[in-house]
Amino acid sequence: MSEIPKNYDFTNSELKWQKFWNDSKIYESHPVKDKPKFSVVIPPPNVTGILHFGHILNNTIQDIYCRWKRMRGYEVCWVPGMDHAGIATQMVVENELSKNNLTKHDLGREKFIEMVWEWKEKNGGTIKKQLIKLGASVDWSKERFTMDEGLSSNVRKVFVDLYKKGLIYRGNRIVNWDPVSKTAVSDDEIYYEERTDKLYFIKYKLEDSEDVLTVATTRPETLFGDTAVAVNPKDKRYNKYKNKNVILPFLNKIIPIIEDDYVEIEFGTGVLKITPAHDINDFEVGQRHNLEAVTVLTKDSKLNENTGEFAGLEISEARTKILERLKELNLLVKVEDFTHNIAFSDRTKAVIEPYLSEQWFVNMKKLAEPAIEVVKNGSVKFYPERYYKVYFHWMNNIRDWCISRQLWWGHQIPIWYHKTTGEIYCEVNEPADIENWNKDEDVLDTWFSSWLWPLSVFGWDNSEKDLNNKYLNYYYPTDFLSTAPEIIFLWVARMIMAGMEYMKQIPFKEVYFHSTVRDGEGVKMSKTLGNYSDAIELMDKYGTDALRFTIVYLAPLGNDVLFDEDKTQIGRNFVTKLWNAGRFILMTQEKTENSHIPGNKIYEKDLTDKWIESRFNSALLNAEKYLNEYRLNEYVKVIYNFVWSDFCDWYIELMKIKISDLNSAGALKIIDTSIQYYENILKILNPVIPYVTEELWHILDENRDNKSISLESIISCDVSKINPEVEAKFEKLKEYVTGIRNLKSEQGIPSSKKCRILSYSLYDEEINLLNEFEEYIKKLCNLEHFSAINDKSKINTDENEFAVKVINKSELYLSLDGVLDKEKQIEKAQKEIKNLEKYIDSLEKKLSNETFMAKASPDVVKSEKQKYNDSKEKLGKLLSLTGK
RNA sequence: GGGCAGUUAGCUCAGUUGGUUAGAGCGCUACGUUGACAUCGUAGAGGUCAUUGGUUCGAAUCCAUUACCGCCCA
Repeated sequence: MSEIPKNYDFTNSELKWQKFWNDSKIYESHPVKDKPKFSVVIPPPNVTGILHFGHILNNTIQDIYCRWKRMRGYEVCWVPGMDHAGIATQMVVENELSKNNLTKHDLGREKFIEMVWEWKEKNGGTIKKQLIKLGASVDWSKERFTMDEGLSSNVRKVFVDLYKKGLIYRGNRIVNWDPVSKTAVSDDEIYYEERTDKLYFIKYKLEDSEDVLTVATTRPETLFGDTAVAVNPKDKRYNKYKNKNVILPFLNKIIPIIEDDYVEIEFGTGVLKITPAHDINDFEVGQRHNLEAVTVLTKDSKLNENTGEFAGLEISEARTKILERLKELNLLVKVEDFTHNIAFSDRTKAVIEPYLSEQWFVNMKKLAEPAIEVVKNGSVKFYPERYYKVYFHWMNNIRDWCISRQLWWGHQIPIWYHKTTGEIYCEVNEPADIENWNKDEDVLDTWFSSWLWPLSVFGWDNSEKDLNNKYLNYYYPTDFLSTAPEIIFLWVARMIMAGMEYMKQIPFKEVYFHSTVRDGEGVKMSKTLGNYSDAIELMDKYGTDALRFTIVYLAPLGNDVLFDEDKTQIGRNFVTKLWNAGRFILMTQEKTENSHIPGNKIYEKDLTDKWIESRFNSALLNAEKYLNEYRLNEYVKVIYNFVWSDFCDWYIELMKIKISDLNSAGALKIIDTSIQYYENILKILNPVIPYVTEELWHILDENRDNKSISLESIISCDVSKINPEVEAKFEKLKEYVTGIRNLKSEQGIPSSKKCRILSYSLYDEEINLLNEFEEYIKKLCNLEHFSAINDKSKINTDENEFAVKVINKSELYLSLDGVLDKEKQIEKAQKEIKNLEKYIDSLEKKLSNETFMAKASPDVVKSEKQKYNDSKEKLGKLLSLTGK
């Protein structure tokens, strides 16, 4: 065997195993009769996207479950793919065009779309390579793109179907207009930020008197679209104006004064201008009062022909001019600072204009009903549970879904308008006499294809073919979905609706909403904020396994992850520890190959063997339990602690002592056992850190070419091996060892100095234990002599100097040759006595409390009494040792 | 404004049906390079469990209140 280096070379290892996993296609899945399956669809990342921490977390989580289930004997199918991301992708290409001073209109629709496809083929899907780097065990043969032919025809089919069912309609609505990308965006694609603006107070004269009403508005430029002013019916100040009219400045148009509860009496002057075409609330007021909606802005946020002398101006310019003119007309009363929330477009960061336009909508009420039901009845489960509330709240107040987008890149709406009759034609394929029709220009919201994702990726066709689709029948519904909480409405809820509408079945059984990854200060990581570590850089610097491990270790269910680069050390250090434990075991094994070990003598398990067996099975039990509860960080911590604290710190250290003579009976057996444990550890860890475990598993046995640890099975937990008595006994051993080390350290004795210790106890049990482990204690504490006795007279405290400590039920005497630091020892002991007295005091109070004795359970009383007696005994010892 | 979470060591967090002298990792301090590992080992210091009140024999844990941070919706 060749020399194993001290550190794991992840760079070469990762390249090697990526190539092996993908070339050998070991993660391709096919339906296998009677074999349980585990299917997962990836939340398709944006084709323009690059891997960020959210992706790393999300995909590592999915990979953990896929790998674990695969090693538990399931036919695992994890389907990857990408999303065409309408606005984002179109913008990337438009930005490239603008470098040459071109717009998409210069190219025309067809040519432009061609260009987007070219871009997609050439530059899109960086993230795909990055998923490979992440080690995701996806089935690449099933990769899909939301604009693939099958997926696109599904989009058209569903549109036509819903249209014919009357669930899709066209209507005039206020939409969130993004004036930069010139499209409507959904409520979920905007964000709000607080801004300080001005509140302008403008006089509107009454039609038939000298009175004026003063309205307060942040948007004076929309006054041309006012079709009423409104007051609250409860507002006594304005009752007298009921049924009167005011005159709109500039246009001198007569508009009514209406009464509506919506108006806040306290806000501004209590008089509100109503502009139904440019404000969602005003639109609703307008509907209630049958007001006309007058548009005053163009699609690129300029004032339109309804604004008289101001037509053609940009909003800000127009506002300045309008205010000047109002001042001249003496209609501007005052201006105040005003802080409010303004909507911005996620994609373009432009200020969103509420805009009245003709759009396509899906009526959601009916689709929502079954989707509410399946979550209510537990068919679909959410983790963490609090998302149930979020889901139900949204679903019960669901609003219609605006699905049209004024973009070119995407699925064009399958609607044609007859050039002469205006008749509407809605079919999957174009009309035969296409020359007589105009196709609707708009495309569909990207989510209109993603909501079909779990159906489409398995070849769903919405036809009779589905009955014989073995993939759909085998893999649908999927078992697990892991996704970001912010798309619970955009995506998760809608997939449930689509699944129920088209398969009459849920799309997935369990949904895990993963943590949001934030920076060290708790701010959400984002490119625009610049608080963004490059994930790929970190993978190159620390290793992919280290990053995967760290991010899962830091991600508790339901909480955010506060991540910064330094923390990646947690994972890297763990990987190094694991590597070196293996290195030691293998180096030891190698030595035995050249030694003259007598035949396999029978080796009887001692306490350490039973202890590690117990610890291992308990770690396995808990790891699996936490996985089932979606407590990923706990799962990782259980293994981390087992490997580091139990296996490395104690088991291996004790093993070194046990096999210090390689020719001793059982040495071979002990080494062999340690290798078995180590191999099991590698398997349990493979789901989290696939690369290093694969590497080590191959180093462990050189005859594993063309095999992968990820296809091995994980050993099942043997609960009968979990033994609390054994663990308690071993804990005592640990207490003695750490106690003695502590005693040495307190006395300032370097651990390298060999010492002599006598232990005195009245209890045979303690003495036997200590004698049994004399060798271990001597080695672990670096003692030249250690013995446990029950005859105190043999300890000559008059002639010798000792440092003394009480551990468990023994008194330990450390021989010192005139270097005893008495002060320090007394100081220590007194501190201990003080704590103990306080403790005993509280126990005494408890035990003398009659109601406690009467009401507490007998078990509790018994254990409190035990604690009391033990503490009392220890206190006695401490006092007698320091009392002199 | 409505809803939902959270507040435990310097930092990040465990503490799941009420019974521990409240734990871990990182950081900090001291010592250490004995043939797995200094990306390490050994030991140590460090907490009125946000506030106030209540329920209980007993509260970090249950209830209520306040304060403060965060998220979602309008």
